[in-house]
Amino acid sequence: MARRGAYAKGVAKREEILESALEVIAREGYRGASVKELAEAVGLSQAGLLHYFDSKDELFAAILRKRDEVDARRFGDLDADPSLDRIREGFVGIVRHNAEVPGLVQLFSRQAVEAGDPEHPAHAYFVERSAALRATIVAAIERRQEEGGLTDAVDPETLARVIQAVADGMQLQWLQDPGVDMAAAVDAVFVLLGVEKQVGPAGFEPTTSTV
Amino acid sequence: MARRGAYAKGVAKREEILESALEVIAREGYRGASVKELAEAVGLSQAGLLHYFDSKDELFAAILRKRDEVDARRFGDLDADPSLDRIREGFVGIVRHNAEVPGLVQLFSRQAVEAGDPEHPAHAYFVERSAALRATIVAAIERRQEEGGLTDAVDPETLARVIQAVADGMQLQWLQDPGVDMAAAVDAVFVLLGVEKQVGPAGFEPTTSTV
DNA sequence: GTCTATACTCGGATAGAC
DNA sequence: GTCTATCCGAGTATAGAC
Repeated sequence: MARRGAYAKGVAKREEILESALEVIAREGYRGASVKELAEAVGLSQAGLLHYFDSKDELFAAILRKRDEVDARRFGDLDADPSLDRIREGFVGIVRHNAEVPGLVQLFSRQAVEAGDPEHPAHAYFVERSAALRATIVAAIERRQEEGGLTDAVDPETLARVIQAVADGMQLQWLQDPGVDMAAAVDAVFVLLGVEKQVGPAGFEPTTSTV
Repeated sequence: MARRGAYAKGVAKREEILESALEVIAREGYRGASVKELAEAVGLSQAGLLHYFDSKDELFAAILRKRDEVDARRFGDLDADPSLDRIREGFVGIVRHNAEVPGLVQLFSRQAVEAGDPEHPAHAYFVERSAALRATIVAAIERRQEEGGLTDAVDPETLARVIQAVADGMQLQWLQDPGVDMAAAVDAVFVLLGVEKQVGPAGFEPTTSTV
């Protein structure tokens, strides 16, 4: 990386745009979030911003990737310790945090629907993200099953999909009624799985409760 | 109902429009489904169609209600026998059927996101539908819990939300990859709950099948 | 009551000047 | 690299024919 000056500047500007967009959407909600609005937030015209991204959809796909990058920094990488306890912690933590940024939840869900078309610029993002997450969960489930602490009535792959589905599905419910506790529902799945709260090596506090 | 001729005709036209729209979307996918396209499918101009609905969003909300009506006729009303077994049957059946009508799944999911705004014409639809479905599931869960056949580690309300979330969340996964088995994942939740497949008193056949 | 035609708005895309 | 100008498609609103 870090090539010529002009190129590096372009990359930096891109990052600046993405960070600004993330902030605007998180703060003011997705509400129409037009390219024009996002452009003005960084002091550019609509056409000026689109100089850095091929289209509106490309822009939003990049925003989602950026968000994952930021979240990973904030919540740590789940792959580090692929135990179900760790995944439970991570999942519930992220979900709880999402309740603070409605605009991003809306953006994510909306794009998830639109990106169903394989031609959509964000399609690869969702497929890859989903597969990576699922692989992590599957690994943790298999480990736990070997230890004998988890039912094998359902295969790990399906179980992982169920966990992902609950997280995504609760977002839809929450968009309708921000009063519902997404985190509690996600946590409940782990309770059903018999993943008991354990004081891990690091001594986690209870993540659920409240509300 | 059935007032004056002219009025009745308007109602009939509405129904005709909705049935046509449902068919077009189920068959050709949601893909942009503009008011214009739907209008032409019933031999109307765009403005002609919007004479029967206040706006595009009102139209789509009506389409979703119509769809529920059709599904209820086809799969029976879940409230009739509010047992978990029955709910399992009904849920899995509908989900399996949904895999045949991608356009409707896309329409539903998309509207679910957009209707987060309380001002959105479909907001009430989603809130009411969700609450009604949840009430049915909660009743069945409570009944089963009293019979002692179900964990009470998670409260019924949350459990019901989890079941709904899995169904909705699996749709999002399926939109990305139509190869995934939505029905299997939904069914898995009931397996986790220990709801064994039983031949109910009435001896239900799999409502699913045929597809 | 029901429709056609038309016109207005807005967001996104694109060409070309600087 | 960034702008202005322009175009296009979709949704909405309305005038008025039938």
